[in-house]
Amino acid sequence: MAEHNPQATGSGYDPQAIEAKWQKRWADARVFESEADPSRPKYYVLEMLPYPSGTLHMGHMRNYAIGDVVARVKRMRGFNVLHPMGWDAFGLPAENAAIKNNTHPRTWTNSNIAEFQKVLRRFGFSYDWRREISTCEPEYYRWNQWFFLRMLERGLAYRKKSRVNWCPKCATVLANEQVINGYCWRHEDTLVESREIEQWFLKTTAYADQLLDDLKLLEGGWPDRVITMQRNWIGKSQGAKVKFPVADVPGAGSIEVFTTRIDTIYGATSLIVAPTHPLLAKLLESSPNRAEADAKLVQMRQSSVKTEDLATAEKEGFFTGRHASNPFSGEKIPIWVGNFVLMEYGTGAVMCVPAHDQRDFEFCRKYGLPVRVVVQPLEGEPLTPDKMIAAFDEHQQGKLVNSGPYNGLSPDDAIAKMTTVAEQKRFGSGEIVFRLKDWGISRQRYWGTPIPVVYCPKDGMVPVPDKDLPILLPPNPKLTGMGESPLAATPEFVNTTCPKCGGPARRETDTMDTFVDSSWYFYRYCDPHNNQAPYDSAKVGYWFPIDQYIGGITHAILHLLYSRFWCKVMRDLGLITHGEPASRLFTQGMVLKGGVAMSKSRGNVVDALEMAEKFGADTGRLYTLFAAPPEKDLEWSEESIEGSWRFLNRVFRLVERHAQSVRGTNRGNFDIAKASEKEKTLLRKTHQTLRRVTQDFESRWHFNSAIALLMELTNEIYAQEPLEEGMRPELRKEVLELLTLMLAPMTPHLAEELWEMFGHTEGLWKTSWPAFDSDLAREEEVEVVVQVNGRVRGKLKVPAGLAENELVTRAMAEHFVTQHSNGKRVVKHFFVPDKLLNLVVA
RNA sequence: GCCCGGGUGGCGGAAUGGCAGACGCUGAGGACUUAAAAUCCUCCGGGGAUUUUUCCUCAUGUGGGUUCGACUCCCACCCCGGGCACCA
Repeated sequence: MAEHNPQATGSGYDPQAIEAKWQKRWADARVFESEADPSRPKYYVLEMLPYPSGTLHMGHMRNYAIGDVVARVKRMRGFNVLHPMGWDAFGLPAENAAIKNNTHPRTWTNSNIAEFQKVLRRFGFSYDWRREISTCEPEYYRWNQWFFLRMLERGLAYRKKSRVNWCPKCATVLANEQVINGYCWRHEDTLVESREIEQWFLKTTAYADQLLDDLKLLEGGWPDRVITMQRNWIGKSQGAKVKFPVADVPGAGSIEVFTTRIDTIYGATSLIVAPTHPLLAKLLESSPNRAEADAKLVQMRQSSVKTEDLATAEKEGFFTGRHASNPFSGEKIPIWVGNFVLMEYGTGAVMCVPAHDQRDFEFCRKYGLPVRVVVQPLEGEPLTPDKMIAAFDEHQQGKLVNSGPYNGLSPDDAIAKMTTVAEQKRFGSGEIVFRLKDWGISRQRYWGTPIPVVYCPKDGMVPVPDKDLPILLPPNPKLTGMGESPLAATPEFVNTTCPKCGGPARRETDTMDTFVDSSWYFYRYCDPHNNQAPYDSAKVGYWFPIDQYIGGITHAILHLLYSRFWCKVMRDLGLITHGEPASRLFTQGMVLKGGVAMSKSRGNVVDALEMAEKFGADTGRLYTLFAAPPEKDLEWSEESIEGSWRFLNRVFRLVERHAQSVRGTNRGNFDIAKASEKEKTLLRKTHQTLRRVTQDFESRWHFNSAIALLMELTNEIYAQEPLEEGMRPELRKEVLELLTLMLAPMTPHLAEELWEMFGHTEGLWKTSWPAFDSDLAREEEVEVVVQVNGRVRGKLKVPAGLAENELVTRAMAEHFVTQHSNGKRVVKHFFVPDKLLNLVVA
């Protein structure tokens, strides 16, 4: 089809007119506005708020179409539904666009918001627009500042000099979660550098245990893979920290290692520290290997910047010339530097047990260090130093050898006993180590929330008092995109007075990571215009937790971890009582074109507004729901969308043809006993469809198969045309109205229009989801599949509910059975009522 | 390397241990039309037999297994996608 022309379908279906008409009516009747009402059951359904950039494409649209189906179904089922929308409006693209076009980030952002809003309204999504929020507005970000101050009071926000991830293109710091394989999450081609800067952190690690433990509460409600990803990210390891005194440098103290296998400590044949270990300078001072060591260190530190191939990199190391003593055995073992030991994890030093760890083994083999077996399996061949072991998972079945007083113990017993001994003798302790690190939130950019502290020469760092919030962004910043925060170059912002002493002071010039904005935005929807508090706890108490959260898998860690953290902090502040923000999470698939996700930079976006103009919003919605199950990726096809368009036209023509003749009758007012064959056929099909569509909407979210069922029903109605012959108007109405109601959550505008055509003066939005009638859905005659030895050999039309033995008798008389049983006897049979009979012959 | 997903016609996909390929797209043929569009009808996994009609057979990544019966459950392997990754 070269050029699409809606008028050419020969039907009166005009989506542009219909959709505008109903959008206005919904708005006038305030259909989607809802208020907290404890007398009614609530349902909070939410799609992740978009970053308003570029065009709103069909990828966005699919996300919102899914949420809108859920919102509309729940409304039809009597829930008080909260379904809001807003804008994740701070962020770098706005600032970069402003620099490029010499405008203000606000200008760019607000015009994008206006565009996005126009498109979302064009699609008729059932949002309560009164609750719209934009995170770049002071009414919103003042509460980011407020929360920050509360965290500061509790020691959950702190400042420290630290080595950070720095993206040269963003010209700012990135959180660990924003570094993907050593590259910036926004610039896939840009390696992240390492810099040392004073930074603000939020203490996510204070909640590491809760963030991990509470994942259990989400099981069943959140996708397993998201839970797994978070669990891995938090990365809890139970083990012990053990101090190895440095033997040959007086005053050097000891080196602490972290291990999960303290039971193998007698097998440690060396101690390996990270190239950036703080004690290294002291060890190498006056070391015989000094010059050689320094050269290697420089080399090692340089190459360790490239984290992307760390995992596959060759193990490198060198001997420091120093030794440490094993606190259990007193044995002197050499101290090495190894490139595979990470300063960021554990203590930055490991004991090297080559017999029971793959990495240690590789390292020792390369450098000729000895291998000593200290755990032997209970059964089978004993291990020898020549044989690679690393039998980590089997340590439960082993017993200790070469381990002094601990010989013969099981590894588990040894871990318990040795940890106790280490604690008693004060050279070690049982420890839990997390991979999760604190959340670095400082960003050296303009378009974000100013961090509300000032620095006073006299009083040091002073928090801004609540009454002075919000700290507003200066209206006319100098944006360069380079170096220091633009706020630092804005004197009217920087120069202030100390809240404590009144003397001159400087403001903090960093802004907050935009993930702060999205960490609690869904609470603000409950009470979006509150200027006394972030929100009213009673309102949040009614709506929360979110019943259904919907968004992309890309946020499995970043946003979804931060917002879980924020929720727990707010609970500890006494603002809320729940511990998890969303009880159910759905991660929808992406919309692809040419096999890759739509994005402006790739130039493969399908503009949602263009689709609406071409086919109408309802066709666009229907297609994204029909083309694939919602959790799977969907390859966009311009050809396939025509099928959805054709289907809606078929439905429209059908109702157009019959609406007039069924007006004035009441659906449901009929006597099925007196029904004709045609009536029974269609009523049965309709109620069977209703039963399955209801299931698909309620539990399985198989919108694609629900639509297929509605297509089948429509095809069946067409097959029974002309309906007027042998079908009473009230039954025609029943069939057509149920079809309309089932379509309503997905193609709401068309459904309203059809509803009106039936003669209803009240909007469909006031109608409940229909209940299916199991009596009507029941078949009178069924087709039973007959198998012989598990192979289909024929079918029998029999009355529904026919008794098992009767069916067997009938089947055995059939030619197709005798032919395939070859005179053998039926020794057994299996029967599924009204469905299947399997005769086993032998 | 480890952990999740997934693999079904030309394509998107359906089938919650019971007829594999629903529904849609594409394609082919036909009806209507001066013509086109739209609409409507028929056909559309492979092989074979019968060439009206129907029947047989193979087929859901590969190989095994459980079962009366497996796309579905179990084991092993291959491939694709995603996540994590010298995490001590």
